[in-house]
Amino acid sequence: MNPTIKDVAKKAKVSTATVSRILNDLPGYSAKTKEKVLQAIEELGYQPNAVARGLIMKKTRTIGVLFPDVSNSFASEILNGIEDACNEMGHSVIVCNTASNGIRTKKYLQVLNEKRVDGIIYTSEMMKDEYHDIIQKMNVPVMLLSSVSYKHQLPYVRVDDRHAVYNGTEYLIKKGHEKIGMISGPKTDLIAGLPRVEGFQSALKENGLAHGEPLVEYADGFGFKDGVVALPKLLRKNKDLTAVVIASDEMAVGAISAAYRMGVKIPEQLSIIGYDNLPVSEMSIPPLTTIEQPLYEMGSKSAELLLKMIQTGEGVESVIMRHHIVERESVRAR
Amino acid sequence: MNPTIKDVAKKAKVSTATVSRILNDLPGYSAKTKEKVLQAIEELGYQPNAVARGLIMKKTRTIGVLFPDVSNSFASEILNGIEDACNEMGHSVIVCNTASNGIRTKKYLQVLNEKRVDGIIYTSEMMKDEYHDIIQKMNVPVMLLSSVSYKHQLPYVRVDDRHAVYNGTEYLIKKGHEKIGMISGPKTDLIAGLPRVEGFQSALKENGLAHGEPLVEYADGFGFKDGVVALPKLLRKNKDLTAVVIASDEMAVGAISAAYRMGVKIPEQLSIIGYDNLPVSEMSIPPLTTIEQPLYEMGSKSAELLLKMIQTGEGVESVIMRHHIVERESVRAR
DNA sequence: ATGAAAGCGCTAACAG
DNA sequence: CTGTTAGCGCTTTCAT
Repeated sequence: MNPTIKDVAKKAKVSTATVSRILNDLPGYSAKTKEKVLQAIEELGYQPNAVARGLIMKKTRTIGVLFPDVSNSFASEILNGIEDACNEMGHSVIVCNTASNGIRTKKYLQVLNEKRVDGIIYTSEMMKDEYHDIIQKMNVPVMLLSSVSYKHQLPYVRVDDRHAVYNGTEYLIKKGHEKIGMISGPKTDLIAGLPRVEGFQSALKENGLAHGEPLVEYADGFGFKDGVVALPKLLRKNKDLTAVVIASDEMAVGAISAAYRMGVKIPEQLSIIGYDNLPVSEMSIPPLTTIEQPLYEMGSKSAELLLKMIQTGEGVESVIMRHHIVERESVRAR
Repeated sequence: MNPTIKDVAKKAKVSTATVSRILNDLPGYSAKTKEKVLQAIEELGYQPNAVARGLIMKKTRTIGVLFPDVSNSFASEILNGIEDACNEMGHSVIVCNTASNGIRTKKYLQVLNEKRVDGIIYTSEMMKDEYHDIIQKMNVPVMLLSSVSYKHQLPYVRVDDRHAVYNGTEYLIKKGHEKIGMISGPKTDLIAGLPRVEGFQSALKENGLAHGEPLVEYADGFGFKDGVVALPKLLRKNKDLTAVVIASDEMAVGAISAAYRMGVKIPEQLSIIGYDNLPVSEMSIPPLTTIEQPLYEMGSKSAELLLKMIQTGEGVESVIMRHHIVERESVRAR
């Protein structure tokens, strides 16, 4: 059995109130009582019970983080950033894998409420009304990470996807490419889907290049397989492409694989630029030029802001993180 | 403010005890009181306070999981498995990134104790005496995952690394290779280092092949970079290798990259077999043949066992998970 | 500077 | 079947 504050009090021959004061360094005790108490704590190996503390303080120093899928590099880079920031501020993080499943998400939200977490970070997916309602009732701060909510104005941390892809496309154009295609995620994805396509199209348009619908191929997801499947389709519709913008690194690596099998040389015959800058982009052959999202920083930043809201009780401003292009070897000038 | 059990009791005109009984479906109330109470709960949107419950029950339905690094595929596959199993059993998981740092690890252990988690999963690293002492005092069950502890007999889940590499090497031999090298992790790693080298060497020995020390190159870690550095070194020491066993997929992918730059064709000139079966092994060119560790299952299994210990209060047997070889395209018969 | 006591929200005897 | 009551371990007035 863990010793309690009472045990410490008894051993030090003081009241529990005094022990509590010392523990939380509040004023109100002499140097020698402090000495005695510290001694008792030491001898008993006493560690305060955070559960009891949480009950009375109504703060658990714990936050919940929701991911649609914890087992991918994207999520784990973010989690790493969140974890580090929270750790630094003395908070713990409960991870929740929603599997993009509505009922599982709602169940998690309920659990997080029952456990009385101090705040929530909601990542990657659309904030639906029903989730928002639940969180509203929980009355704890929320941060959106790479996520949006149209009806409700929740603070978020993300990059400007539209702008990022605009820049990526522009980069290709500056390298002399004029026939550029794109592999996008699902059309229905309002975060990582549509905005990126818009960025792509407006870059083409503003540079006086072809930008018709056939230039973009919509995949079913953002994974490796999706890229493998999408590249041949895109190339079939557009025989003369010299470069492709791809909405995720995993898809880009898939596209490289597909190209390899088709005997299309990257970057000699086709240039590719990815999106995210995941570890895998460094590992591919050739190493992938990509549009970086600073995932670790996005994680730590959103945790920082969440903790700030928790501590001050006030709202915070959303932040758009800087993206930038990481030049490796999958793009060639022509 | 969240409503409490008292609010529910008042609204339903019963005592809190009755509400509690209904909440925990213990016997002792009529159908109509249940009706009334459920109604009140519904109307108030009442959700029990798990903190208060935890205080009295001395169970938080929360476990802690320690990783040396949460941001790699290895950890995230495992985490995924743990999370799913815990979720299924109504438990939450707090992730802890120890960064292989002793003082951070100890601090985490302290936090987990203060938060009164019900159990701990300790992954990937050696269980040091000092950690063991702390956990001992916490008096909660622990599972080791891909980790060992020699002095202390803690239950673990892992694959038999020695055996797995033995089989992987044997696989190469059966494919006709006779000059086989290995890239290992650090010599000092008692989990993923030494045992794998032993498996490698004994397979060679038992098949009457050369198995001298120069055949193994020890890298500084298990990452991509370590692989790109190690392959050239290994090849310099052993000019006539036709195959290499590599102690992690990330290193193997690094080795493939290095080979590509050196103009060594995989698998035409050199066969490579990796270890882990991470997602990246499917993405490499050529796709990597590798020794699979069932990471997701290892995660869910260890969570299952931990929860069993928590529920029964008794120990469990350790389990060795089945490894197997995933054949892709980085090995060729000769 | 210190202690007594109330109470956070809940469960579990114990009584009826 | 239902209510009363005593805590779980802690913080925090309010006295002294």
